[in-house]
Amino acid sequence: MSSLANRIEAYIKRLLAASPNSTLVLQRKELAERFRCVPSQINYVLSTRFTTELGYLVESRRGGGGFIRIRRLDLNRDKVVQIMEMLSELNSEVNKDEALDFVTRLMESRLITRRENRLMKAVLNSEFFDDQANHAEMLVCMLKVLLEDS
Amino acid sequence: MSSLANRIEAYIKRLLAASPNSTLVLQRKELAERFRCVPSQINYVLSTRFTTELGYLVESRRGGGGFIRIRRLDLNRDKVVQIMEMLSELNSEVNKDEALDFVTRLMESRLITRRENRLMKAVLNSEFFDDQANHAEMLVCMLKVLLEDS
DNA sequence: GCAAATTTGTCCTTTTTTGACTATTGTTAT
DNA sequence: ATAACAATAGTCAAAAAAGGACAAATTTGC
Repeated sequence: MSSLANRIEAYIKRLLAASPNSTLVLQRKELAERFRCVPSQINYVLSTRFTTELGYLVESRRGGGGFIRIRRLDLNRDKVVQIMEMLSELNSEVNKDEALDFVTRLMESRLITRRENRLMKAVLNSEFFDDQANHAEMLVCMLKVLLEDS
Repeated sequence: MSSLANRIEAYIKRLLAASPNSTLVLQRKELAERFRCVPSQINYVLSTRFTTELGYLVESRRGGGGFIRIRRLDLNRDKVVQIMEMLSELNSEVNKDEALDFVTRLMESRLITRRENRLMKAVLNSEFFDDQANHAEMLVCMLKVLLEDS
């Protein structure tokens, strides 16, 4: 028995597929009314089926005229594969030097520009990260942006 | 969807883009009539979307023949250098929102790309800076990299 | 039967819209 | 010149219109 969440998921995917630019803008309230459910059900569906990991980008805005924008990231397959492979290599503990080397490799693979390379390194080198040593997290944060690029 | 405020914003930006000197003079009442809204809605749009932080200058005059003049101030490299110098001096005076607005300006003035814009915002938005709150320093750090480039 | 997934409800935050009241400037009649 | 009046724009706060977070309740799949 197809659950409500499944049906909402299917509905959104159908609309996305029909959208020329893989982007969909809708209203939570409206969608909830269509499926006769509470609005927070929509959040549940979005947070379980339209995550970044699954290749979706969800943005929203509150207030009058508020909306939810869902984008399917039609990524250049090769790029995704490359970055994923590179990522999975160093997903555990990454220190600063490894993070910097990784950025260099991204540039050498032409996945980022020279400017982006320098920008990322400047961030990683900044004093903020010297003690905290959360270079890996910052790196992933920046990589997500690159993955979002259609 | 697109709220009234968004539509008014878009309308003004369209007129601004079409204006040779990036300046626009209009009347609040007239604009309100065009969009069939209360005049103060115009003030709302101006104060949320055409702020100094976002690079706009708004002047006005009341009374008969009153008007509102909106000017877009484009950034160039020299100005950014100046701003950076100011920034690095008055470090703690810049909060996150101001930093984000500035990045938006950089992009609209074509000094950085869309990707760089997103990258920088991701960094500024990252949880690392939430408590430390030295957004200005990070911003300057990133700007230096971008400006030393040709 | 239990754990995971789903569904619902409640309270909260953000953004927009509206309206009443105020302030300023230009125009006109005296 | 001045007083009234008309024509603008500004301020501010309340109400309305979204969406978010999170946890309790319920259902489903092993």
